[in-house]
Amino acid sequence: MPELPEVETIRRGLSAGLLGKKINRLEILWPRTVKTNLQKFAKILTGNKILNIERLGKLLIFELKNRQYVLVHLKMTGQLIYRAHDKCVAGGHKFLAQDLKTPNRHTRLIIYFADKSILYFNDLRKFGYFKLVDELTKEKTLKQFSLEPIQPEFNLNHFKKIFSNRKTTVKALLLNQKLIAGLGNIYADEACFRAKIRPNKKAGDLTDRQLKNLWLACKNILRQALKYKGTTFNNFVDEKGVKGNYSRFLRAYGRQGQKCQRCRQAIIKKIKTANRGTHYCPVCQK
DNA sequence: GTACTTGTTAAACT
DNA sequence: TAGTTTAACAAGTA
Repeated sequence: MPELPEVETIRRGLSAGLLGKKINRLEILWPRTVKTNLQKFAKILTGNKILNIERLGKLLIFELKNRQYVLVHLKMTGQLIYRAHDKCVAGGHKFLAQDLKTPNRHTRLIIYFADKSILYFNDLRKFGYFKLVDELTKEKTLKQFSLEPIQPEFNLNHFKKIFSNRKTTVKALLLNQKLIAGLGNIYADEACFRAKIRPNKKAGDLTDRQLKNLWLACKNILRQALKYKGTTFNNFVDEKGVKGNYSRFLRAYGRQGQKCQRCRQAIIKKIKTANRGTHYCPVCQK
């Protein structure tokens, strides 16, 4: 489940490898991955160059020549794996990190570059997508997102405004990309745990102190997770197929039934909030 | 066979 | 109208 730190880890990794690379050929194994007319998609991409890779929230933006952009969303299980040509042997070459075979049965799209390097898009659940858009559409799409907690403009005042008078739960609000960009189910639970706030509490009911704690928690969690190249819970891997290291810092997510590591008394509970599995400590979090 | 997992969005609801 | 909630999407695991 790639959230902001995971997607940014991938963006950095891919930038190092494929900026300026020319696309020679595409192989589309699962057509519904591409949300643009397939012929148009292939025509524009073939022979084109990757000029830049940006990110907003969990969305990746590949900039091509002539103000064309490819939006890539990994959703829950998308993986972007980049192989230099000497490591591109299919069938589990010994150089392949984590024994991640490419291509595999979940490979949906392959991009072959002129220098023989290859980008694989794997996606078990087929929710991820590639979409070719012009500059106007790209700008319009990006406008739907709000600030990310790691941006300097994401100050306490901005955060308070988002929460004031909201009737929905804290959890639902943290997951709403139009209000806060980049948090997903894992980091939303972790942020609530750090701030000692129950995820199913009404957002508008938080005190000033709680708001400040939650604001700090959001920023710190994402920064720390980024430092450790993300969390691998199910199948997140970076552009080389390497897993993230943040899992060992998780205090709430996936720890239901285990003792809370902060109060050392209560057992972490799992409930459903905003239609999502939600983990919290019934003693620490008020 | 059933329940459960998640990011986003369209549709339904208040 | 706007804010909020729910179901749907898909395929694998327990």
